[in-house]
Amino acid sequence: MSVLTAPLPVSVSLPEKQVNRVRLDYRHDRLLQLVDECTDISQLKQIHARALRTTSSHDARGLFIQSRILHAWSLVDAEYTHRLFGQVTEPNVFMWNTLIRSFALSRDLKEEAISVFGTMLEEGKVEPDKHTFPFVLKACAYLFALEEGKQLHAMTFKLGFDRDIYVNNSLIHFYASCGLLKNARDVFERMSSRSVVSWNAMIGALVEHGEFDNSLQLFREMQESSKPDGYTLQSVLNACAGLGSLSLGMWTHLYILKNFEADVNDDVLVNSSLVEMYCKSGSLELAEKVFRRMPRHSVHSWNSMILGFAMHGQAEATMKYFSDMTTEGGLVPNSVTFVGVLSACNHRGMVDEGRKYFDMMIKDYKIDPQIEHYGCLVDLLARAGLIEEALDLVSNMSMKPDKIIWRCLLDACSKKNAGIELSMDMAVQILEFGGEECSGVYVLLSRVYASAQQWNEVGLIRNLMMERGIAKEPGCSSMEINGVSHEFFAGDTSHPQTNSIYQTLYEIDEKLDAAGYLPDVSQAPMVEDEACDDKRNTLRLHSERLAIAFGLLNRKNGVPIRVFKNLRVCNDCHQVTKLVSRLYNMEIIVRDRTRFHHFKDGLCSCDDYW
DNA sequence: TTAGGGTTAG
Repeated sequence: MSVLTAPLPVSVSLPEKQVNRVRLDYRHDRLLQLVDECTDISQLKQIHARALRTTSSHDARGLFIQSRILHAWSLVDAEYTHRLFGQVTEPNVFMWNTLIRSFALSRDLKEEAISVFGTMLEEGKVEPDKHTFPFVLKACAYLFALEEGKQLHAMTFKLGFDRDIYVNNSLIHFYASCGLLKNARDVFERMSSRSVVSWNAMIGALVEHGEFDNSLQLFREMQESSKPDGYTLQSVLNACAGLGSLSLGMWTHLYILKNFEADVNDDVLVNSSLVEMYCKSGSLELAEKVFRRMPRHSVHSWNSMILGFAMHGQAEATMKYFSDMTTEGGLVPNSVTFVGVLSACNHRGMVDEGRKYFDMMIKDYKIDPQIEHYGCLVDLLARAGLIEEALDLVSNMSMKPDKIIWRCLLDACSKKNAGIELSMDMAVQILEFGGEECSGVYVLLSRVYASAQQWNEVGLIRNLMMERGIAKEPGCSSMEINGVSHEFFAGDTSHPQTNSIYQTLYEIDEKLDAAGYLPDVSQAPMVEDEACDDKRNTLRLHSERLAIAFGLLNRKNGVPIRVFKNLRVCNDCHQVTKLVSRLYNMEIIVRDRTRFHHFKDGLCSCDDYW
């Protein structure tokens, strides 16, 4: 039945005057009910038309109904909401808030949310209320509009909303999104009462900024006052994944199983986080177990498996999951799926497959490649020595290359001896971006010169770095033994077992020498003018090697050595780790920021990546 | 009388 033909019953027992009033009220209530129940735009249009005929914005009740209709439109179309708003002579605060929210939630009109708020203040007819702030702050968080957000914060004090829990939660999110973790924490600490969302916003912010230990500490504190929910668990699992700590991750899994009902235990996002945590902590078996036990799968959960296997260089399994997702799962892959598949190809140097999936994504699935997809393919081609083809691809991209892409190219140039001129071009492109990557660029450039035996230039770059105060990022590796994390920096002597570690390092070297190992001194170019043995010493003291020596000291039969390395794996370390896996008959698993490298019997699962 | 806060993976 059409909403316009719904019967309106009439009371016959009341006097004429009263009947009219009752009928009018009834129409209002009926309209409100219809707005609530409205499920599509054509219904909304009919209700709107009826409201225009039967209500007036000059009386409070009419304005109320129009507010609700404006609100209904605000969920559909921000620009149309703006037009409707323009026709209201005296919009109330609810209507202003509705318009601001509509812009804040829109795809690309978020700036309008802030500007409408400005107009609201300028006109001065209506004062913002406690609902206004979360909407504007959301837009500020998205746009990184730091100054505007800070002004809003000041205004909350002036208007007395500084104790409102919603406003404060929005402020935490806003500050964290702008990178001001300290301000976010200040807001959080000053809150007199907190909801589960407050805790989640703060824990999530810490995880987002890589402060995994602190986020877990806050999670512990949270349990004294609030019951965690699915959002909390996702953040906590992300923190475990970030730390790469399998024992902590397993503890969290057990905690979830023991403390939550099916609504959380069967939640597809919580389970996807579990899958990701297990993949990132090195246990693909447990990840698969969780995945198989999930009551239902989404594109997200399939992607977690695809990305997880890709991360481990298990390209065949990645592709099997890709194919099962479409057949068994009946789902359509999205752009993230293809990041997974392409990065598996990249990890294993599968050039033809990489090209095939890239084309499939565009032609069969009509997905426009994003910078990440180009990044995978460019890296794959460049590492395979197809630098011309990689450059062609870059020049045909619909967007400007980012510094990650230039960095991949420079990396490949430095390994494939692609020529000093070309490498310099790349370096200039990266340095134009500025930021933290600079030290890496200088190091790569010095490697280019080192492999060309141009030691003078290597020295010049080193001096340039010193003049410009650019410090080489220190390498750092960590390793977990019996649930305790041990951290090593390059040349570190602070570990309590340092003596034994160094003794083991020299034992390893003896074995390496006997096996004919030749150190790749171009990987230690910053000591180019010192004796060759010092270069070798620099290589020997790389954090990955310290961690592996420590792992060998504490090894257990049948248990692989697991190293978590923060920086890119150095090529010399890669060769050494391979040899150590053969000489000591040990399986070694090294995780860097984005990938796992499995070493066994002198081979690495992703040798083609190098 | 209306409504508001925290996430989507790479």
